[in-house]
Amino acid sequence: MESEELKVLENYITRHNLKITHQRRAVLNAFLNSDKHVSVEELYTTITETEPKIGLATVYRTLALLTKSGLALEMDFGDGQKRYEHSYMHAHHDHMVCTECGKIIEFNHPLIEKFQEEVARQNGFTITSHKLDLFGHCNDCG
Amino acid sequence: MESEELKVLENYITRHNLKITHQRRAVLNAFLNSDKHVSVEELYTTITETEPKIGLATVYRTLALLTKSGLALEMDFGDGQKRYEHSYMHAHHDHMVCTECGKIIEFNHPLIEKFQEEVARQNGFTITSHKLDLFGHCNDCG
DNA sequence: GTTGCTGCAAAGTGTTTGCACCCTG
DNA sequence: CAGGGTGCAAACACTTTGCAGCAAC
Repeated sequence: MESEELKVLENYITRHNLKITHQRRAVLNAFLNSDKHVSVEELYTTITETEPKIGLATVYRTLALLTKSGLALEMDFGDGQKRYEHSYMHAHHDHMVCTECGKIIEFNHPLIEKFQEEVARQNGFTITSHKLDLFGHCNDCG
Repeated sequence: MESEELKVLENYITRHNLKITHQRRAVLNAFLNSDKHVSVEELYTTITETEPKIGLATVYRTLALLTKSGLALEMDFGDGQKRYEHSYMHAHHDHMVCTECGKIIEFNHPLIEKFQEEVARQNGFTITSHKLDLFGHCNDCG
């Protein structure tokens, strides 16, 4: 069975005269089955279990491709590495990052977004994107 | 005349059995006279004008020291390098980053902070810090 | 004169790129 | 069978670290 996401990727690929390869499918699958907010290294480790010969560079290159095709979103939580989250059919949201266990809770608060717009307007600023991360402790970490 | 900030640094330094050096004063001064949100490279370039022999590593080490002593705050706007902003006697604020010209506007919206607390509480999450960046275009860049 | 500090160069990260060979379409 | 894709290793950009000599206390 072909996933929606694979169709999106295939569509992007054919539109750009690129090719679907074994490795690209493997990265896509690993990405779709991963937790949200995977790092490249985590993904690479997972993929090598089924695709031992794959190169790290291919994983980087494919993640860039997934980002361009609209399936993934590049994230930076300030921990020195890129993380990717699913973006196909996922609405924008912000993050609470537990600094103890690393858990990430997603949230969206319409009023926060509204006041962002307001304060931007007051400063003659036009928002194209934003990023709100709360750091602290989750339920389990007290 | 001795600045408030130099006293803060001296206080930290003597409490930790460290030493005040020529280079540390130079970095502190350059930092205090810099725009907010300076990168290490920018600071290094400025400092070499008056202190040509200083090493980049010393600038890194001194900025770490300023951060520990409470004078500087490490920032990451996702552009691949650390930036530092003044933190002594400066209240918390968030940032609007112009993706055209790089200008950074600081702001604070009490209601945004309030709703952050609210949504955190709803998720059993305790906030220790947060980071809100708006990306877009400033007045001058349309 | 101790002990911490510096400059330098080397090592470390995470990521990107050049290239010869390989595989998809 | 043409052109893009891959693995590998080297190159990168930024940051950190090891060390012998130097300077602050």
